[in-house]
Amino acid sequence: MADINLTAKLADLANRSSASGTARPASAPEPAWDIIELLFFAYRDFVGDPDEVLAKLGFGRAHHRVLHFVNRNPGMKVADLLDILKITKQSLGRVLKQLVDQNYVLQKEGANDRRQRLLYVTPKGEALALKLAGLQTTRIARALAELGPGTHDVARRFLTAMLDPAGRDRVLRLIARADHARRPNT
Amino acid sequence: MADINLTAKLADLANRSSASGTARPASAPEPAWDIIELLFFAYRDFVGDPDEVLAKLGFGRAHHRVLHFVNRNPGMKVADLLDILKITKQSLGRVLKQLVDQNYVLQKEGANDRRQRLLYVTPKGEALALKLAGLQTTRIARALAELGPGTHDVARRFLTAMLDPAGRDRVLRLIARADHARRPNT
DNA sequence: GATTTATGTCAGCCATATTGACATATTTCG
DNA sequence: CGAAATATGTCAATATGGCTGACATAAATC
Repeated sequence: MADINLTAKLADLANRSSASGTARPASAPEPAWDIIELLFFAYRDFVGDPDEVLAKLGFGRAHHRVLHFVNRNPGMKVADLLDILKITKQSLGRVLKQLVDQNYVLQKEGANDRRQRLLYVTPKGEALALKLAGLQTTRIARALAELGPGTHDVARRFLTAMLDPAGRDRVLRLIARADHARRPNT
Repeated sequence: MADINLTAKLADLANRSSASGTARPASAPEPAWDIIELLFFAYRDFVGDPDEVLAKLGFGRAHHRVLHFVNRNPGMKVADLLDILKITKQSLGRVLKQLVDQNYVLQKEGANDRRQRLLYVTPKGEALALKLAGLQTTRIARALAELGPGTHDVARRFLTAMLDPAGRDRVLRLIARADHARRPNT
């Protein structure tokens, strides 16, 4: 009940138009303070669960990101990973080396192109990736269960709409392709 | 059209149960890959807009967070800010000092308790805070406009539900109080 | 007057990111 | 074939933004 009241109150506050005399130019719309701050806190909590597990292993978020995308896209090239993460190969280098050295990720020479080092998770790596994804899924499932059925779809469409329109299709294709790729046993 | 098709395809993929033979234990639910990855990319884009502006000023995300919360909660104590950001005072110190030195934030001695250094944005600071919030609001408004009316409320409830239940009321109170605090002219 | 509180600061460490330059192996193209 | 482009890795230096621990100061509180 407390939640519901607070949420309603918040909605009320955010929807009413400003009557103040702040310096905000009349041309600009009222900032969406509620969504801005909720996104900040929600994202922090969202990555907080994995962070705890990772910290015990001596890993950080960088390791999580690498492990996540390699698990989701087995056989991906190093260049693909750099492109997704939008970091430099020097930054990736250290993190990837640790994951390889500790047997979470392995690199195979490309069959066609032997310059490539295709990336795969080991069983150990998959287990960790699934553990971390499980934590986040638990949070998501709880959230979606709190709201009505059909919320999964709305949430997905909201988050999709928040993406840069320019890169949107690329992201959606990445997600869809990863869903495909992992269906057959490798 | 491309978007809609891809979104529908994505929904289809995510909702169908796994038929693969991966190492995921039967007890665990299927990871919500779509929400996990969309949240990652959406959040990145969301903070990407401010990042560009900040970079030109020689600031980073840390400065943004400080400026944002001081703007939203004028007169807040340093201790309050530390508590919201969940960082140490040493980390805050550097960033805050730069904002104060460059006249984005000012500190006033507390009227009751003269040990306190209450934090306020200057007009310059408010202008920047509003500029950054404006960029994010534009993205949010675009997203909400793409989806139907009433989506603002669903998005807010979804993000609220994603918060740690333990700290949820605290976050909602913070947001609601900030909305109040800035109504009257200071 | 002693203790606690609010804040600031010094010193050093760590993780993760950056740029630029260069090395190696391999593929591709003229 | 040989040159150029590509995929990857690595060395060195630098920046940001976190962290811990120790200590200092001023003011409030007991």
